[in-house]
Amino acid sequence: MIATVSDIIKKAIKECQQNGAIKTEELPDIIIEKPKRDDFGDFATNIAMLLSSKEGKQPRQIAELLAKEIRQSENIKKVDVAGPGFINIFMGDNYWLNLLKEIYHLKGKYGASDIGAGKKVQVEFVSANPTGPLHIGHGRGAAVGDTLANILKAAGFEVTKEYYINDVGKQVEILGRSLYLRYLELLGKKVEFPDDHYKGAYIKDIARDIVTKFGNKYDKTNEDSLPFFTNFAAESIMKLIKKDLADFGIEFDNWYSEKSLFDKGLVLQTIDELKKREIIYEKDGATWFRTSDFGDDKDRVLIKADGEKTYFASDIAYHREKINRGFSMLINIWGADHHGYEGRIRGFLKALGYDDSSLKIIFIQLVALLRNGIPVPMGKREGEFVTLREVMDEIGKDACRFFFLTRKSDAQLEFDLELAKKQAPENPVFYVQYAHARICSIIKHAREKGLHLPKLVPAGSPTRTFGDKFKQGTEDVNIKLLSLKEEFDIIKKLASFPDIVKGSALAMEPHRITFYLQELAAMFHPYYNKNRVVTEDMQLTNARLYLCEAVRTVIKNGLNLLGISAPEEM
RNA sequence: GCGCCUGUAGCUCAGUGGAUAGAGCAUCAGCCUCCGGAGCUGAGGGUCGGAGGUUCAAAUCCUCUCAGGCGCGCCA
Repeated sequence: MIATVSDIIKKAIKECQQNGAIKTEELPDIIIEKPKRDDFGDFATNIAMLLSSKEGKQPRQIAELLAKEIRQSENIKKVDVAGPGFINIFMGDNYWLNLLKEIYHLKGKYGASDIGAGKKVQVEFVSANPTGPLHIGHGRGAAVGDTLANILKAAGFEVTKEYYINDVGKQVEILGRSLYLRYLELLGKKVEFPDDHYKGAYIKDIARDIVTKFGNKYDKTNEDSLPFFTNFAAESIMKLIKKDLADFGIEFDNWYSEKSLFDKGLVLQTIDELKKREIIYEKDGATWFRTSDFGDDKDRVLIKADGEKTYFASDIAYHREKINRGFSMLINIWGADHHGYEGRIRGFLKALGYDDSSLKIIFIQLVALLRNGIPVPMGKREGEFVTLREVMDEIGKDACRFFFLTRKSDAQLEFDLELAKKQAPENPVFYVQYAHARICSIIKHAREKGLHLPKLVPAGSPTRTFGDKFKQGTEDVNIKLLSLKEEFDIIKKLASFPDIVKGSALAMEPHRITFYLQELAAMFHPYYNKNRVVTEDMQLTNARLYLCEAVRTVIKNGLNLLGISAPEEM
């Protein structure tokens, strides 16, 4: 939409340059905004103000010259010069009405674009350690990552969603030992369960599994069987996590194992590469990477004095792999408590000579669960944390995903479970989904009165096939009967959807879609309440059904991006 | 102490350098012979944490400052 307006303005500038009215050749970026006030037009540009100093003319004077040219373009109702030198553009009615046809034709594709130009992007998210079930914080990262991936796809990027599994290291070993001890316990042995081991009930469940499957086969007093328990535990928990994610509507394209980096020798290879560049040194028996030469606060250990590699060592190998796999943009979604880690990973990329601006890290701030406004206690001990599963079971996947996206990622989120469950307009999920269901109901009602939606199929539409029994085409729907201000306001809102999707993709801010849908629903409900769609006036009814259908399409497309269902009945 | 994030209406939050800063909730006052009242209408409510600066223009950019959260491991 804005692209079209931008073309009109560019054309006007060109005209002015040709006839000598404007001399500047190097033009600033054309910024088009949608003014807050209706009387400032549908679109406004500040280009005249930006050209003012170069041209040596008053902004308003330049604006007048441009306005004169813009008025010559098609579908322009009015062009004003206002304030310090804004050019306010009012589009003609046909411009907006034609948009309804566009939506009708594009259906599920309305909102999509190709600004991503097929660039390969990787979104890595969740990547929770396989040491326990996903908690509510992981859920927020999951919702943001998955939605962002959807939005980027809609904007024409080629997206790979990936989960990095930390399946080696101390934590997984402790996990294996925890399972081993629970297993022995089940077999009636007296064990001492260390305080730093995993105490969650899920470990006992897994131990019970082993007893059922293998009996006392691994009942040894020594620890030879520990690797078995480690693997069994990690695999069992990954299964749980995968199930949680699947039920949350998320499918990853790739599960990348940290262990595989070691197996393929990539960790040592990466360290060798740093060695060759002589940015590695030995100190106190450990091997250090001179990240502080590349913007990090201090140097970091890659190989500990005991010979073990650090997590950082395998992580740089992983990031090197990502780049080698040909992604032109890497998006990492991390919990905010990992932000201290950013410097060293950027340091690594810079050390290898990569442009670290191709790495974008989105930090997800904390989620505070509330119940009727009162905080739900979330201690970290003894599995007191609330799992994603529990919340999903209580309020449903849709509400859960939506609520995670009602704030920008870098703001803390208050998540009220009771509000999320409410079937009332103060619950934003409900409010948006209800708009969709309501439109479906209106269409159904119209059908019962003999007005069929297929009648809305415009003549020549690709959905029409030979033998189509619906003889009437778009000309039967006289959309010019849509004349109310509310109707145009809604159409204009629908018109901005593709720009919202693009902006959301480029800024990597999925919450913009959530806000947009709430705003759209907030325009539709009052319109419905004030104006009857299905009346005795067939022509008007058809036109309004056509508008409703467009609203429905956009709500549905938006909800699809969020991974939330668009119910026809509620 | 250093670094990152946050600070906007009573509360929760939008607001990619633009014109008179917005929404929801809450509060108050209203609306159901009618396509889904599971909804709608209206009102009040603001030193954009504070102080400087940059410019035609700052909630937005820069510096300083105050408050809250998080991080500063040979943990992951």
